[in-house]
Amino acid sequence: MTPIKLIIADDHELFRNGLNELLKKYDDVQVVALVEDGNVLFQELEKHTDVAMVLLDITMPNMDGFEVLNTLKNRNSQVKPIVISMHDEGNYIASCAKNGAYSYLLKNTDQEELIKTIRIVNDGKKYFHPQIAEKMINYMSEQSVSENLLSNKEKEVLGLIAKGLTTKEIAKQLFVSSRTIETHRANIIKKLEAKNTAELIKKATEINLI
Amino acid sequence: MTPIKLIIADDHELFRNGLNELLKKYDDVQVVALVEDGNVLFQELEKHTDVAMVLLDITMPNMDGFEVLNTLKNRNSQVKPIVISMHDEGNYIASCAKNGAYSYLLKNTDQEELIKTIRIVNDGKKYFHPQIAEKMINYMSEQSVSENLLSNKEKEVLGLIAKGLTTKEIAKQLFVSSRTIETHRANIIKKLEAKNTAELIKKATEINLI
DNA sequence: AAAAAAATCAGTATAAATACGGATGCCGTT
DNA sequence: AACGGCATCCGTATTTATACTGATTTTTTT
Repeated sequence: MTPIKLIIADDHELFRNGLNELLKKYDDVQVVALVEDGNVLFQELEKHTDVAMVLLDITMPNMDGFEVLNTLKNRNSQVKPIVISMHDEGNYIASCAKNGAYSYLLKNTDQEELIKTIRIVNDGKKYFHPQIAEKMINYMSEQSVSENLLSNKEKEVLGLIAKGLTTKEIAKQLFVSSRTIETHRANIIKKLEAKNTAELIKKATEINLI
Repeated sequence: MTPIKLIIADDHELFRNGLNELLKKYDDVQVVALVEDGNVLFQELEKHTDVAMVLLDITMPNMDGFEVLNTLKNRNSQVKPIVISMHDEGNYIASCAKNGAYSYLLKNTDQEELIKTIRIVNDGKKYFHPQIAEKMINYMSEQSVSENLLSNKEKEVLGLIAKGLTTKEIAKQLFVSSRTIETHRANIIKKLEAKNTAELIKKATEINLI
């Protein structure tokens, strides 16, 4: 059986080397390179075309983890990224998941969990620990501030705007004047501090209003 | 210790009753009502103010599970919804998570898993089985079709539109004529099959282009 | 080398959105 | 009874966006 080839990307040398030593214990895993940022990572990836995955830190100089995830995704790379981060905020986790991370581990994870994750990911499956998934889902369903920001009518109008209806069409559908809808729209834009409808829709989706 | 009070909402009577019988075995769980749709659910919730959670089916007549989730969220209800569905599509799972579901179970889940989930949720924690979380994350990170749909320039322009910049502002920033940006915008809208910018931004965020 | 796609620019006309300024009646809270 | 938030409506003017029909050049793909 050929070992799982991987690269460790982290700007902290001690952590990088420690992880490397730690993984030597496992015969089915082979670390082919240790790199300190995203740029060097992609250089190494060109040399080693058979790398299966990357253990990826988020906070790195030059080219950070998020950029690496994005680049891998855009290049349609077969390399599977496992994020190893010290941040356990839903924000970070959701972004990584969205950008193609196969797993998200905290730096205080024990090695059993790490090797388990590596093996699962090597089978092409994504694996997020229930506690990590919980944090992400909590973040996704957050609506705290936005909860009572908009009135019910405003929420309704916002939904129709996002559907691509024009002011006139919305007015017709809600049996009110176009003026009313225009005012609603203006108020919604003001409340979400957007410049125009485009930004409004973006902000609204960000805080789960749509 | 007071038992965990819950309501079962499912339009299939057999399933409803079966679940009820099944839960009788557990002393710490008490089913206070069986309902066939969302409307009846809310009637029952008014009668029983001490209900801790709802086992909720998605596909129901009159008022379906998604609407129930939304309504609970909008009312800031303390009732914790656990979705029990037969659909294991990431689409469904992500929507439920986003709308405040505390868990998502498949109808073929074994009872060990069910009672475990009920107890976890009763402690106020959300719990998504790794396999369910995996499906959701796969969906979230999906970009297959959209991957090469837009050119790089178009992606760039789209990003600036979403930021709230007008055509003129974008043109200035990219050192091209307003005409160019107008064309780009029109092409992007066409490619994403949107009616206008508002819907464009919504669709673009849905498929992770922004 | 030929074909396809991407990026650039244009005219003309209409439709829609935004920015100002107002206004009224309703409803719930203080 | 007074107040603020909400939903409703209006005028005027300007700015933006959209629809339609084009075009050229460069780059990429076949």
